[in-house]
Amino acid sequence: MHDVAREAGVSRGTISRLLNGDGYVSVEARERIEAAIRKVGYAPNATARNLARQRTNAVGFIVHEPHALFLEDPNIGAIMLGANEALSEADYQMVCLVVGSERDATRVGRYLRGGFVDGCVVVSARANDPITDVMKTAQLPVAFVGHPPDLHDLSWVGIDNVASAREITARLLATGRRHVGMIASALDRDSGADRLAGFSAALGDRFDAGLVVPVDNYSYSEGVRGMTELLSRAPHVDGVFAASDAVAAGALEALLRAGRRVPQDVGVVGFDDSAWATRCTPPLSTVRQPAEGLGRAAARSVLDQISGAQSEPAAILLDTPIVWRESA
Amino acid sequence: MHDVAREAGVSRGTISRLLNGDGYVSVEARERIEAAIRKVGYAPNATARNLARQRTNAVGFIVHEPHALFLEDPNIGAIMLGANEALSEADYQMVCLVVGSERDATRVGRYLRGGFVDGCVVVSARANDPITDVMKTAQLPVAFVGHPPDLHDLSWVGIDNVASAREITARLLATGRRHVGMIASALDRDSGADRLAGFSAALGDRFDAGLVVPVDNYSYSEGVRGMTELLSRAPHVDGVFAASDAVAAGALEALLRAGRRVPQDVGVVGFDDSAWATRCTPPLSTVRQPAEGLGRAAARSVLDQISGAQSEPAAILLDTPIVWRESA
DNA sequence: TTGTATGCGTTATCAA
DNA sequence: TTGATAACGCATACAA
Repeated sequence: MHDVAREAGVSRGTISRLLNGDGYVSVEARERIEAAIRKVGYAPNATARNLARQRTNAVGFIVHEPHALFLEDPNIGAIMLGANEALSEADYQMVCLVVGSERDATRVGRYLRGGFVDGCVVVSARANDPITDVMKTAQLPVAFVGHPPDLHDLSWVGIDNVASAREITARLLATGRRHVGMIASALDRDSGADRLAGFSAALGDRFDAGLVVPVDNYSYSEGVRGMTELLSRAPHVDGVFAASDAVAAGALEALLRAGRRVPQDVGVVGFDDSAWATRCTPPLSTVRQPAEGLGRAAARSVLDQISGAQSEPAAILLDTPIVWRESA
Repeated sequence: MHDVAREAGVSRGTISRLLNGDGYVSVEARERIEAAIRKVGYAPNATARNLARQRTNAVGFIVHEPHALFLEDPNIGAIMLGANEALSEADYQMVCLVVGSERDATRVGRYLRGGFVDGCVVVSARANDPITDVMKTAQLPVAFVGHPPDLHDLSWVGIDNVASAREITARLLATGRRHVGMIASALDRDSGADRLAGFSAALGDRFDAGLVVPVDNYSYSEGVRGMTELLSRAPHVDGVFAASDAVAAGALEALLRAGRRVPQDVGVVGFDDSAWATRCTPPLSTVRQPAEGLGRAAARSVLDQISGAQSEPAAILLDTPIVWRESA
């Protein structure tokens, strides 16, 4: 910048004003500066600018997932793109930080506390998450996607897992199924626990805990395993609610192997309306989860907190329409 | 930090030395400082530290993809996790920046030029990519994953797409196929163009350009479309090389719909050995792409450039074993 | 409209 | 082993 100032014959203050669009720069000064910038190949230093302004114009996107899950879960990418869209429109930079180890967690914590970003979106936090702790103490504008059990007084966006699970289970029952099971997962998080609660609520008296098979994660292979287990526990099962489309796809495979026809012998419903849903044979009846919308909403909430437009923590629930296809 | 200094009765210099592990801090000073830090709730400011040290201890991970593709491509996530692993071990923060629009590109360019990161890994750059331009002029340590056609004098890691495509095509031919087609994609990038070249090389005289169907991207739905097109062009086709597993999975679906048996009537091979490969029925014979390894190698290259251990641009090729399953 | 001076929160150099 | 003090590169209040 020094070089530019000398080259253009103006003070550094004037350059700064031009670059920040403060107005109050004469046309000739502007032209000389712009020429000088090109000549010198000047690029403003983001770090210095951030330090001086006491803000970065960047928002973190924290994804805390064990490796396999991050790759497996189609929602995370969509949430991220939604967030990036909203931030980009406001000219904020999304910086995505992935936490895959203890070491990552402490390093990311340092960065967040250190004014590296002006706020952040957190996906897939769980109970007692160190990152949640950081957010609580750091006073950083933040919005969670989904809410870990121990989240209080912080904004979050999500869906009504209980209601949507109950609703799709009810639809499944309405097709005349008598013995309906569930392949459940992530019971330590709201998504998992609430879907089970909704399932149970829909069944009422008919709920049989023996027909609920918990699996390790929302994956295809766990779906195969879960359905196989369910079939061995209850060969007469004629309906299944899988906790995600990937799991449902796995269940379909297991049913095929076992010689059951879908939906004639067994009705299957999933959750997410991810790409899985239409790839399966038959295509899945499922709950549409508005992943991009969640990302956008979370990002907007953070931006509103930064600008002061939102001062109180808020919970935002997005709609989850049911998409009925051929698997039930 | 000022508060901590007052509280502990030492100078800020001493605190800095303690925090940076420079040694030369007495035990009592250390204890007083640590107590003061806890009491005040002090967290070092990353921005100021970066400015003073003239480096950030962060490496960018730039992904430049149209939205759909980012979600569709299973490799990107794996590459990212591999890079994060290597960076984390070296105590570097990976900051992932996604470029989804013109606006994103210029903003990210500014950040990169502005000393926001010490180096960066770039995935899926294409010809005339503005980000590639930034890297060229910014003198930033960088490693590309794959090499766009106009890449010179910059480090990259990748695989030998020509050789691996030729090899798997040869294996396919060895099963006795006579009319072998290809569903190709991304012909404007090395991955796409080279795979086509390898395919052509394996066929030699028998290569028939009419049996090559280009599709828009590496997706399942494009696979369905491509295979349908290929069948209509050449009903007698008995072998297909799909440019990715997702495409191969789509091809399988199209073949099923058309009443062809795989591998009896038509042999199908893919590329990537992604999760698709084992989910399909039948499971795919394919080329294993070491995605995590690519990410790790790229990150290491960047770290070596930062530390000065690597001064000349280098190209690193990773092995791509063939995984033979049941689809051919 | 422009220049000057001070501050942003660290690190690093140099004496002490 | 420690404490002053000068960078780091920019923004900004104030004076001109």
